Amino acid sequence: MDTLETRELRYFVAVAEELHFGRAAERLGMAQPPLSRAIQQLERRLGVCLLQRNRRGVRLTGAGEVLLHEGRAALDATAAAARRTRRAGGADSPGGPRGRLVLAVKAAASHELLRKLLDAYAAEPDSAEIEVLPCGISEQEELLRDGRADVALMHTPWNSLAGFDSEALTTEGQVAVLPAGHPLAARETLSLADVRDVPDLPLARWPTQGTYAPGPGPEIHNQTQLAQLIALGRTVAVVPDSARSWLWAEHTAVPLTDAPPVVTHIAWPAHSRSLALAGLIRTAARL
Amino acid sequence: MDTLETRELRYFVAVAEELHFGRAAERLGMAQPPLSRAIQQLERRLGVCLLQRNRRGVRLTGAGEVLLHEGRAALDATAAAARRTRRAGGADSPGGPRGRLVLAVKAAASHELLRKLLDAYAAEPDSAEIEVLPCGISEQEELLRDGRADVALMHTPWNSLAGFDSEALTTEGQVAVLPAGHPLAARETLSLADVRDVPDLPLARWPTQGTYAPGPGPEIHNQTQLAQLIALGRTVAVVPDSARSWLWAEHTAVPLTDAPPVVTHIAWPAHSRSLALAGLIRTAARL
DNA sequence: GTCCTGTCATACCTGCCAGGTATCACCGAG
DNA sequence: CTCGGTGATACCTGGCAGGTATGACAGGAC
Repeated sequence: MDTLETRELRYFVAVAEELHFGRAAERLGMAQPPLSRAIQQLERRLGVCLLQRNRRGVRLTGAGEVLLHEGRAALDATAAAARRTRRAGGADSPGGPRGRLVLAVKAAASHELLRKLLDAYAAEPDSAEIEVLPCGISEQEELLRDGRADVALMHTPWNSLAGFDSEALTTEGQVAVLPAGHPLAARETLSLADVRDVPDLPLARWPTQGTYAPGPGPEIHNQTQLAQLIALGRTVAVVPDSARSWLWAEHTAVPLTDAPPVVTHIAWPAHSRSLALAGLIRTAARL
Repeated sequence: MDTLETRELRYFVAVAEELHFGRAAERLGMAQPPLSRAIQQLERRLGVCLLQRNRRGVRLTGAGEVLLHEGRAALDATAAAARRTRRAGGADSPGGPRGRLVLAVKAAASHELLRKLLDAYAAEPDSAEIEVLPCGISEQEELLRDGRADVALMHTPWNSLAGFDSEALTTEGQVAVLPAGHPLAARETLSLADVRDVPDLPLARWPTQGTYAPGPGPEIHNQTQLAQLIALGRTVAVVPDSARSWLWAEHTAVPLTDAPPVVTHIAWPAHSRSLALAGLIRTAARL
């Protein structure tokens, strides 16, 4: 009947993630019995069975899956409220810091665009201070959701824009990056099929949502590593056009005819109302 | 440092909405002093001044505005978690009710489409039960956010799809609905300028977000009322093509050449993961 | 079968804090 | 000046969150 408390959600999410009361309690910094009791109370209040306590471990019920998902979203929203409020604090003092904005960008992506955006925005009449927060591409959405960032430069098709407002800024093609001496490097253009089926050059794999797709290619952790592996003739990678800026002399980029185009968007939490953010978006749209 | 509690958010939102501790306390069913103290604690914990207590009333600071906005979103997300979990409860019992879905539709909009959608979905192999929740167009987004609904049929440009996933279903033009005898009713087509400037027929006004735009036309509360006023020759309205289904004999619909097209979307909370919902969306996309 | 181990639930206690009542301090209107 | 209306303070109390100790129960090893 009454509303869920943040504490209850935190407890349930911990248990649902660990699937183990003892470990969850440890993670929460508390003893196991009160945690068990809190979850029981939660189930009673919701009138729903959340966990299947088998003799030997715990499993989520359907309702539990729902609460895990929705509860995470609610906790994110709550954390975002706290963080954004703190960040806005003190913005009243006349002459004080105008609300700072945190911009999440995938490290080293959209170099040029980012530089132009920051310069253009700084030149605006009353621009806020922008803090650039470099992060992995899969973190951006989380940062925006839980309030650690206010706005992000995202790249479809890798990022999902679901749940955010966004505006498309630029579109670019993709290129295959090959070792300079490789036979394919002499071609004018390539197709995805061409680079997927090179026996001596397995396609590099990078993590999506923290896990690597199966495949023969090496697992890539960062750009420098990728650059080196390509230069050594051990792999080939498909990257957006703008990545040419960080290529080495031993690399050759060949345009791909059938790779999906990469669109850079500026994205922000839906219904964000902030003058500073609106100004940044306006500036970006004019680039 | 630590996380905001739902209770604190509820208290703050009440005070921020009422701008009056006494009334807020009454609304919350509690006494005023503990409420004052709770807000003070909240400010201390966040390290931020949220309210400007003038002698004689209360005003929001910038940080307070942020917390009001973000706090409402967090409370909505929390309420949604509770509601959707309750709704999913019992879905485990084999043969029990497969997760019910609540579909929010503007009353009387998209008749035909809705009927086709419900029929087609019911014919699917393992379809869930769909509860149709008729509501005003401005309520739909709120219902989706706070979990009272799982999916909605929305109409741009009236609804905002920001924050939701969505898929476009149909596009239609708009028509002007005039009293049958009116001179303009004889025309083949009209432009928006034509209907806006008819001296004897001021354009009907309906509420957007609960308030009426200023203007000479009558304020409309429901469709029947609108139909009657048009039939009486007192007003003219611009409505989507599909609204022809509820017109009277005394009405004439004339296509508008320059009205923005109305797109019907099926929309749902971003990142919703539910088999029943996925099935409904798939069915809708095939129509 | 009999341990032992790992798990979650129960019983019971305690200290903190949310919330209540009574009252104060302050200011503007008359 | 007094009065009404506001939010803040002082102080008390009951409920509940959380801790400790222990139980119930199921597997696995043998």
